[in-house]
Order: sequence, then structure tokens, then C-alpha cells
Amino acid sequence: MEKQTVEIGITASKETDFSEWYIQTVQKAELADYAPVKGLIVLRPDGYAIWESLQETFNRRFAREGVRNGFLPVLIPESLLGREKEHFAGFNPEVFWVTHSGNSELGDRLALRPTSETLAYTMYSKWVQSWRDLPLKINFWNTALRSEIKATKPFLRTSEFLWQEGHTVHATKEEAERQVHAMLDIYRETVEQELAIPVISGAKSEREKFVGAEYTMAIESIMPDGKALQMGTSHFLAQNFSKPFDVKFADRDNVEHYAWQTSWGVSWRLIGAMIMTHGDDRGMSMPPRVAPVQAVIVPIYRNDKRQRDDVMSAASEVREALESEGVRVHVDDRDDATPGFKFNDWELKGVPLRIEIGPRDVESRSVVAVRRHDGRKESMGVKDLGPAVRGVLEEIQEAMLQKAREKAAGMTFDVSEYAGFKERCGTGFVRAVWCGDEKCEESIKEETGAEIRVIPLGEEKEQGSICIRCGGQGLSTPIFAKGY
RNA sequence: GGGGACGUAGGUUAGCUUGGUAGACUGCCAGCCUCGGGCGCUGGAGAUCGUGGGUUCAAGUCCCACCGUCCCCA
Repeated sequence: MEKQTVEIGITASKETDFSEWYIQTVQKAELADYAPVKGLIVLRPDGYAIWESLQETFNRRFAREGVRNGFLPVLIPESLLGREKEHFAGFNPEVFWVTHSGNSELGDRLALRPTSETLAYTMYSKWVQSWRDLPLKINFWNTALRSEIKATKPFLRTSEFLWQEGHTVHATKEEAERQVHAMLDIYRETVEQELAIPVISGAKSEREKFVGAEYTMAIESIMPDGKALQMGTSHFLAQNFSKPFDVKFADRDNVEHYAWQTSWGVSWRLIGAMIMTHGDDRGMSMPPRVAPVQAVIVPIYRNDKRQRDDVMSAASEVREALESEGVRVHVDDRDDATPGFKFNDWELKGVPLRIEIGPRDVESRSVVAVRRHDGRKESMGVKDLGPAVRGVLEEIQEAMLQKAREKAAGMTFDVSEYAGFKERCGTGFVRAVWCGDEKCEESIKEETGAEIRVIPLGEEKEQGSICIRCGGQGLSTPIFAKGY
């Protein structure tokens, strides 16, 4: 039975047509679709399941930091949003405004939240009175709205996006700064260990920091097309918001102090990063730890009731064995699709492990297991299959991170002269010495399109080297790249 | 900010130059077939040709306006 090539899978190559490949993967894997309004997307159940899986992971880790979840409204009065001037100026160009209620014009325009600092801290100023109220640590799972006029991409650049924003209040500067770094560490660990995406963490430059923050820490990853993607940020707000918003407390000494604050967030960009990093020409490929379905069982049988029953009961047995080991498993019992169809379908969706069970396997008390990320196929005995599959999933997780690390390392360059610098921009992370002058940063951006993505931890000081742009005394060695 | 392209069925599109019955593939529905890599056969439904106006006996096709989308470059 000869197969014809039918173009229902992905038709663009990741290698040669990255942008098209990405959009097709998102749509054909049924993760998301375009909404009727430009710049907005609709998350479909398979996409939302990934988000829920990320939420679970983060909630677990946030809880260990003493962070609890809350919920904030989407509308913010203009007067509040404008209270911290720099912050407002930074966000104003991309704010959506609600100007009417029915037919009547509102007195105070309402912003659809571009971020919630101003709203959260208005509330915090009521809730924080005493040193006993501190630290206050609340995280909000919600969406933020920022009007994107430039070309949008599902998950990477959309006018509304799912994210979490955490907001903490502390009695001391030291404690707040510790929090900033603790959250950055959680982001780094989660992205590397769960999403199998290697990151570089460090500080943003003055020019690229969050508007209103004293400084911004971030994790950055390099994508296969040579562009950098910001994966998460953690801001030290110092007292920049506590002062205008009156977040203050009476300390043990009965003296009133302004509090020290932090905010931090990751968005569904992580889903985009996961697709770009691990996907291939067959579609999505998910790291086992965040995959909503870790193993899919595909039963194989002829149109013969007895054979079907045998295979299906073997499949159920395997499913139970895996479930009892905590493996998230799904049996694809669709009668109207052929095994070949199902193989392609699950590969497109990125399920890490496929388990085939046919008459031959029932006979030999075994299954055929196929790994999504490298296509490796092996026969496994039904006996003790649960623990064995768990082991395989761990191996896959490790191998995916390893492969991504190698890829990223091959796209990270050290350069010491400007010609080479220009050449590398747009092809990966470019590490180069910088004098610290914003003018150099700006002209580099103008001349190459690259910006400082992050100044890695431990690289803040640079002695004896000269700035890649002006030849002046070097101050640090940032990572430059074009970004999303 | 500048430049380029495109809107025809759920999706991908042919037809437009030279005006005259909107066609294909895929998907969908029904039935048959069978299933270890998108299998085959038969039948069926599905299109205000982006919107509005104009020219014409006749407009998917020509003209004008509008709306929308995508791509590239600062």
C-alpha cells in the first residue's frame, strides 16, 4: 500500500523558513489560532494544557518562597497609572484605553492593564501598616494588554498575553534584593530543568530595564533563528513605587518607613520558546516534565473484534501500570484513524513518548516505545514497564536539555573587534566588552540592530579590555543580540 | 516612518492578461474497505469571489474608493 505525500503536516522547513515553520506548528498542532482582532490569539485546549502545566510547576516553586496567589481587575484608572511618571511614560504608547461606559463618556479614562504595579500597590498601601504585615508576597495569574502595532507572532508578540506577575513588599532593601535574585533563580531553574531550555541570567542595561525599576534582572535564551528571547524578568523596584503609592509601615522602633518592593514575571512566551527550541519539521516536541501527555498509547489491530479486544485490554493494562507510576498517559482509541495517522498526529503535538501495542506485542508481552525527540525505537517488556518508562522519560528530558545546550553554545560568540561583531549580530549571542556608556549602546543598536540582552552575573566588572564600539575603557562584558 | 504583495469553500489555491456555466486538492459528512507511518473506493454538503460604488447586454475578471491581512527595510 503506497503512501502519497499529503500536505496536512507541516510543509515549511525549520531550517530554511523558520517564521513560516513556527506559525504552522502553532496552528497545526492546535495550540492556538488567530483571533478576529489583529494581534490577538486564541489558546486552544492543547495549548492551554501546556500553560496549566507551567502554572502548576511555578505555583509549587512560588509556594516554597512563601508566595500566594491573588487576582486583580483588568481596569486601571488613568490617575493611578500616571502616579509614577517614568513608569507611565514608558507604557503609555501601548496602553489600550476604555473611554466609554455604554454611550456616556467616562470622566477618568480606564486603562486595560499593561502591568499591575500601580493597581497592586494602591491595595498594598492599605494592607501594609506594620512590620508584622511584612513580607507581603502575592502572585497574580492574569493577562496584560499592550497594543502591538508591529508584526505580531503567536506567543511571542501579541497585544494580550497570559502571564504571571508577582509583587512583593519587604522591610529592608537587602531582603527585597534577595527576593529579586531568588525569583530569578526559580525562573532559571524552571526553564532549564522543566522546559529544557538553557538560559543566561544577569542584569538588563539601564536602557533596557523595566521602566520604574532601579534595576532589572532577566533570563535570556537564544532561539534557533539567531534571535534572543527574554524568558523572564525580576525587578528591584527599591522605593520607587512605595513612595508615590504610600506603601509604608511602622517598624519595631515605631518609626514609619517606606517599604522595599520587587516585581517579577514570565509569560506564555515560554511556550513559544519551547516550540522554537525543541520543535522540528514534524512539529512540536515537548520536554516530558511539562508535557500534559507524557506517553500516548497507540493500539494496533485489524478489523477483527477478538484481536481488537486483546490489544485494547493490553493497552488498558499498560495505561494502568504507567498511571500508577505517575506517568501522564493517554490511550488513542480512535477507531476511525489508522496507526500511521495517529503516529503523525502525536508527533505533531509533541508527545515525548509513543507506545505502540499490536498483536505481535500482545503475543510477546512487550510494547514498542518510540521517543519523539530523536525517533529512537525500542522494544520494552510489559513487566515493570512503569518504572522503565519513567526512566526513559527522564533520559529524554536530560537529552533534550543537552541538545539545546550544545545548540546554544554553537550560537554564542566572543568578539573583540567591531567588524566581527557586526557580522555576528543576528546569528546568536555576541559577547563583547562595553564601556558602559549609553551612547555606545545606542549606536550599536542603530548600526547593527543588536541590543544588550543581559549583562551576565559575574561579568559586571571588566578590567584591561576596551569597548567594542568606542575603544574606551571596558566596564563589563554584556551579551548582545537582536531580539524578538 | 518607508517600500512591496495579497484578499475566491474550514484550509491551500486555479481562473483575471483577452469580461460570457466559479474548478481543483485538502478538510468535513454518509457508506464500504482495514489498520505496524497520513491506505483505498463510492456518494454528498460546502462560495453574498473582502466591502461599497462605477463601466457593460453581461464583472471573480476592467475602473474608483474603502476595509483588512501578510512580508521586507530604518
